[in-house]
Amino acid sequence: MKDVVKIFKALGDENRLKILHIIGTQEICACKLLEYLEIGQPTLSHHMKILCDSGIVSSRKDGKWTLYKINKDTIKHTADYMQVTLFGNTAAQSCCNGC
Amino acid sequence: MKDVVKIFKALGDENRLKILHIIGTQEICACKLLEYLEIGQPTLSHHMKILCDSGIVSSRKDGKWTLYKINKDTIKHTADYMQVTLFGNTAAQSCCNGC
DNA sequence: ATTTTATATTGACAAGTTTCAATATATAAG
DNA sequence: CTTATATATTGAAACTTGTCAATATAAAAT
Repeated sequence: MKDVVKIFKALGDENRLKILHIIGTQEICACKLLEYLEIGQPTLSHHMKILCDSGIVSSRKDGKWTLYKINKDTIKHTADYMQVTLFGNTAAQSCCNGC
Repeated sequence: MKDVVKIFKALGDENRLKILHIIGTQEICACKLLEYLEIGQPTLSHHMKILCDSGIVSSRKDGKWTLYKINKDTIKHTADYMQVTLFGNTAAQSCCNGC
Protein backbone atom coordinates (compact mmCIF):
# COMPACT_ATOMS: atom_id res chain seq x y z
CA MET A 1 0.00 0.00 0.00
CA LYS A 2 2.95 2.32 0.66
CA ASP A 3 3.71 2.17 -3.07
CA VAL A 4 0.19 3.30 -3.95
CA VAL A 5 0.36 6.17 -1.46
CA LYS A 6 3.61 7.24 -3.13
CA ILE A 7 1.92 7.23 -6.53
CA PHE A 8 -1.10 9.24 -5.38
CA LYS A 9 1.19 11.69 -3.59
CA ALA A 10 3.13 12.12 -6.83
CA LEU A 11 -0.11 12.76 -8.74
CA GLY A 12 -1.38 15.22 -6.14
CA ASP A 13 0.44 18.28 -7.43
CA GLU A 14 -0.72 20.64 -10.16
CA ASN A 15 2.69 21.07 -11.79
CA ARG A 16 3.33 17.32 -11.88
CA LEU A 17 -0.07 16.72 -13.46
CA LYS A 18 0.77 19.39 -16.05
CA ILE A 19 4.07 17.64 -16.71
CA LEU A 20 2.26 14.34 -17.33
CA HIS A 21 -0.16 16.06 -19.71
CA ILE A 22 2.73 17.55 -21.66
CA ILE A 23 4.60 14.26 -21.86
CA GLY A 24 1.51 12.34 -22.96
CA THR A 25 2.62 9.52 -25.24
CA GLN A 26 5.92 11.17 -26.23
CA GLU A 27 9.43 10.73 -24.98
CA ILE A 28 10.63 14.20 -24.07
CA CYS A 29 13.61 15.93 -22.49
CA ALA A 30 13.57 18.15 -19.41
CA CYS A 31 14.56 21.26 -21.37
CA LYS A 32 11.48 20.89 -23.59
CA LEU A 33 9.23 20.45 -20.54
CA LEU A 34 10.73 23.62 -19.05
CA GLU A 35 9.49 25.67 -22.01
CA TYR A 36 5.88 24.83 -21.17
CA LEU A 37 6.07 25.33 -17.41
CA GLU A 38 6.48 28.38 -15.22
CA ILE A 39 8.95 26.88 -12.78
CA GLY A 40 12.72 26.93 -12.48
CA GLN A 41 15.05 24.18 -13.67
CA PRO A 42 15.91 22.79 -10.20
CA THR A 43 12.19 22.66 -9.37
CA LEU A 44 11.46 20.66 -12.51
CA SER A 45 14.34 18.33 -11.71
CA HIS A 46 12.83 17.82 -8.25
CA HIS A 47 9.37 17.03 -9.70
CA MET A 48 10.84 14.59 -12.23
CA LYS A 49 12.62 12.77 -9.41
CA ILE A 50 9.32 12.35 -7.55
CA LEU A 51 7.56 11.12 -10.70
CA CYS A 52 10.40 8.67 -11.43
CA ASP A 53 10.68 7.42 -7.82
CA SER A 54 6.96 6.65 -7.78
CA GLY A 55 7.27 4.68 -11.02
CA ILE A 56 4.87 6.90 -12.98
CA VAL A 57 7.64 8.11 -15.26
CA SER A 58 10.80 6.40 -16.46
CA SER A 59 13.92 8.09 -17.78
CA ARG A 60 16.99 7.37 -19.84
CA LYS A 61 20.08 9.39 -20.62
CA ASP A 62 20.82 10.28 -24.24
CA GLY A 63 24.00 12.32 -24.50
CA LYS A 64 23.48 15.45 -22.43
CA TRP A 65 19.72 15.00 -22.40
CA THR A 66 17.53 13.04 -20.04
CA LEU A 67 14.46 11.70 -21.82
CA TYR A 68 11.30 11.02 -19.89
CA LYS A 69 8.23 8.98 -20.75
CA ILE A 70 5.13 7.91 -18.88
CA ASN A 71 5.20 4.36 -17.53
CA LYS A 72 2.04 2.84 -18.99
CA ASP A 73 2.00 -0.10 -16.56
CA THR A 74 2.02 2.05 -13.43
CA ILE A 75 -0.89 4.16 -14.71
CA LYS A 76 -2.84 1.05 -15.60
CA HIS A 77 -2.16 -0.72 -12.30
CA THR A 78 -3.14 2.34 -10.32
CA ALA A 79 -6.38 2.81 -12.26
CA ASP A 80 -7.08 -0.88 -11.67
CA TYR A 81 -6.37 -0.47 -7.97
CA MET A 82 -8.93 2.33 -7.79
CA GLN A 83 -11.64 0.37 -9.56
CA VAL A 84 -10.98 -3.07 -8.14
CA THR A 85 -9.06 -3.03 -4.87
CA LEU A 86 -10.23 0.27 -3.52
CA PHE A 87 -13.84 -0.03 -4.37
CA GLY A 88 -14.31 -3.77 -4.09
CA ASN A 89 -15.43 -4.36 -7.69
CA THR A 90 -14.12 -7.43 -9.43
CA ALA A 91 -12.85 -6.90 -12.94
CA ALA A 92 -16.01 -8.55 -14.24
CA GLN A 93 -18.34 -6.18 -12.40
CA SER A 94 -16.99 -2.82 -13.43
CA CYS A 95 -14.76 -1.38 -16.08
CA CYS A 96 -13.63 2.15 -16.83
CA ASN A 97 -15.09 1.89 -20.34
CA GLY A 98 -18.44 0.78 -19.05
CA CYS A 99 -18.08 -2.66 -20.62
CA MET B 1 -7.68 19.95 -13.14
CA LYS B 2 -7.67 21.48 -9.64
CA ASP B 3 -10.42 19.01 -8.72
CA VAL B 4 -8.30 16.05 -9.80
CA VAL B 5 -5.31 17.34 -7.84
CA LYS B 6 -7.56 17.55 -4.78
CA ILE B 7 -8.65 13.94 -5.27
CA PHE B 8 -5.10 12.61 -5.70
CA LYS B 9 -3.96 14.64 -2.67
CA ALA B 10 -6.78 13.07 -0.66
CA LEU B 11 -5.73 9.59 -1.81
CA GLY B 12 -2.05 10.27 -1.05
CA ASP B 13 -2.18 9.45 2.65
CA GLU B 14 -1.83 6.03 4.24
CA ASN B 15 -4.53 6.54 6.88
CA ARG B 16 -7.05 7.80 4.34
CA LEU B 17 -6.37 4.84 2.06
CA LYS B 18 -6.90 2.55 5.07
CA ILE B 19 -10.18 4.34 5.78
CA LEU B 20 -11.35 3.74 2.20
CA HIS B 21 -10.42 0.07 2.46
CA ILE B 22 -12.42 -0.27 5.67
CA ILE B 23 -15.46 1.51 4.23
CA GLY B 24 -15.42 -0.55 1.03
CA THR B 25 -18.98 -0.97 -0.16
CA GLN B 26 -20.56 -0.35 3.26
CA GLU B 27 -22.07 2.71 4.83
CA ILE B 28 -20.28 3.16 8.13
CA CYS B 29 -20.11 5.60 11.05
CA ALA B 30 -16.98 7.38 12.29
CA CYS B 31 -17.01 5.57 15.64
CA LYS B 32 -16.76 2.21 13.86
CA LEU B 33 -13.91 3.47 11.69
CA LEU B 34 -12.10 4.62 14.84
CA GLU B 35 -12.02 1.06 16.17
CA TYR B 36 -9.93 -0.09 13.21
CA LEU B 37 -7.50 2.82 13.14
CA GLU B 38 -4.73 3.94 15.44
CA ILE B 39 -5.51 7.63 15.34
CA GLY B 40 -7.47 9.98 17.62
CA GLN B 41 -11.05 11.10 17.02
CA PRO B 42 -10.20 14.67 15.90
CA THR B 43 -7.66 13.27 13.47
CA LEU B 44 -10.24 10.94 11.95
CA SER B 45 -12.69 13.83 11.68
CA HIS B 46 -10.03 15.81 9.85
CA HIS B 47 -9.36 12.97 7.39
CA MET B 48 -13.08 12.47 6.75
CA LYS B 49 -13.39 16.16 5.94
CA ILE B 50 -10.63 15.89 3.35
CA LEU B 51 -12.21 12.78 1.82
CA CYS B 52 -15.64 14.47 1.69
CA ASP B 53 -14.32 17.78 0.33
CA SER B 54 -12.61 15.94 -2.52
CA GLY B 55 -15.82 14.10 -3.38
CA ILE B 56 -14.39 10.63 -2.76
CA VAL B 57 -16.68 10.06 0.20
CA SER B 58 -20.16 11.33 0.91
CA SER B 59 -21.81 11.59 4.33
CA ARG B 60 -25.22 11.89 5.91
CA LYS B 61 -26.36 12.46 9.47
CA ASP B 62 -28.45 9.77 11.17
CA GLY B 63 -29.28 10.80 14.72
CA LYS B 64 -26.04 11.29 16.56
CA TRP B 65 -24.11 9.33 13.95
CA THR B 66 -22.49 10.50 10.73
CA LEU B 67 -22.54 7.76 8.12
CA TYR B 68 -19.94 7.68 5.38
CA LYS B 69 -19.82 5.85 2.09
CA ILE B 70 -17.51 5.88 -0.91
CA ASN B 71 -18.72 7.94 -3.84
CA LYS B 72 -18.63 5.46 -6.73
CA ASP B 73 -18.79 8.14 -9.43
CA THR B 74 -15.72 10.00 -8.21
CA ILE B 75 -13.66 6.81 -8.11
CA LYS B 76 -14.82 5.87 -11.59
CA HIS B 77 -14.21 9.32 -13.07
CA THR B 78 -10.74 9.50 -11.56
CA ALA B 79 -9.78 6.04 -12.83
CA ASP B 80 -11.07 7.11 -16.25
CA TYR B 81 -9.04 10.30 -16.04
CA MET B 82 -5.90 8.26 -15.44
CA GLN B 83 -6.50 5.89 -18.34
CA VAL B 84 -7.96 8.30 -20.85
CA THR B 85 -7.07 11.93 -20.19
CA LEU B 86 -3.74 11.45 -18.50
CA PHE B 87 -2.34 8.82 -20.78
CA GLY B 88 -3.99 9.78 -24.03
CA ASN B 89 -5.83 6.51 -24.62
CA THR B 90 -9.34 6.71 -25.92
CA ALA B 91 -11.92 4.54 -24.21
CA ALA B 92 -11.81 2.21 -27.20
CA GLN B 93 -8.06 1.69 -27.04
CA SER B 94 -7.58 0.72 -23.44
CA CYS B 95 -9.62 -0.55 -20.56
CA CYS B 96 -8.73 -1.48 -17.02
CA ASN B 97 -10.15 -4.97 -17.56
CA GLY B 98 -8.08 -5.49 -20.67
CA CYS B 99 -11.16 -5.66 -22.88
C1' DA C 1 41.20 23.25 -23.29
C1' DT C 2 37.55 26.36 -22.71
C1' DT C 3 32.86 27.49 -23.17
C1' DT C 4 28.16 26.33 -23.66
C1' DT C 5 24.21 23.50 -22.80
C1' DA C 6 21.43 20.14 -20.06
C1' DT C 7 20.55 18.28 -15.83
C1' DA C 8 21.21 17.20 -10.77
C1' DT C 9 22.20 18.39 -5.97
C1' DT C 10 22.42 21.24 -1.82
C1' DG C 11 20.74 24.36 1.47
C1' DA C 12 17.38 27.49 2.89
C1' DC C 13 12.82 29.35 3.51
C1' DA C 14 7.79 29.65 3.13
C1' DA C 15 3.74 27.14 2.96
C1' DG C 16 1.09 23.20 3.78
C1' DT C 17 -0.04 18.80 6.33
C1' DT C 18 -0.73 15.55 10.11
C1' DT C 19 -1.52 14.97 14.59
C1' DC C 20 -3.26 15.70 19.27
C1' DA C 21 -5.27 18.02 23.53
C1' DA C 22 -8.80 20.84 24.73
C1' DT C 23 -13.18 22.45 23.82
C1' DA C 24 -17.68 22.89 21.47
C1' DT C 25 -21.95 21.11 19.60
C1' DA C 26 -25.66 18.12 19.10
C1' DT C 27 -28.40 14.05 19.78
C1' DA C 28 -29.98 10.26 22.73
C1' DA C 29 -30.62 8.01 27.16
C1' DG C 30 -31.64 8.03 31.94
C1' DC D 1 -32.69 18.47 32.85
C1' DT D 2 -28.59 16.10 33.50
C1' DT D 3 -25.42 12.77 31.73
C1' DA D 4 -23.36 10.01 28.18
C1' DT D 5 -22.19 9.36 23.38
C1' DA D 6 -20.82 10.81 18.64
C1' DT D 7 -18.77 14.11 15.98
C1' DA D 8 -16.73 18.74 14.81
C1' DT D 9 -13.74 22.74 15.60
C1' DT D 10 -9.75 25.28 17.34
C1' DG D 11 -5.03 26.05 18.25
C1' DA D 12 -0.50 24.52 18.51
C1' DA D 13 3.61 21.44 17.60
C1' DA D 14 6.16 18.51 14.57
C1' DC D 15 6.89 17.17 10.14
C1' DT D 16 6.72 17.36 5.04
C1' DT D 17 6.62 19.70 0.62
C1' DG D 18 7.41 23.14 -3.11
C1' DT D 19 10.28 26.54 -4.53
C1' DC D 20 14.47 29.03 -5.67
C1' DA D 21 19.51 30.65 -5.68
C1' DA D 22 23.81 28.84 -5.85
C1' DT D 23 26.68 25.25 -7.08
C1' DA D 24 28.07 20.76 -9.12
C1' DT D 25 28.40 17.43 -12.82
C1' DA D 26 28.66 15.89 -17.35
C1' DA D 27 28.36 15.90 -22.29
C1' DA D 28 28.83 18.60 -26.65
C1' DA D 29 30.50 22.38 -29.33
C1' DT D 30 33.99 25.67 -30.36
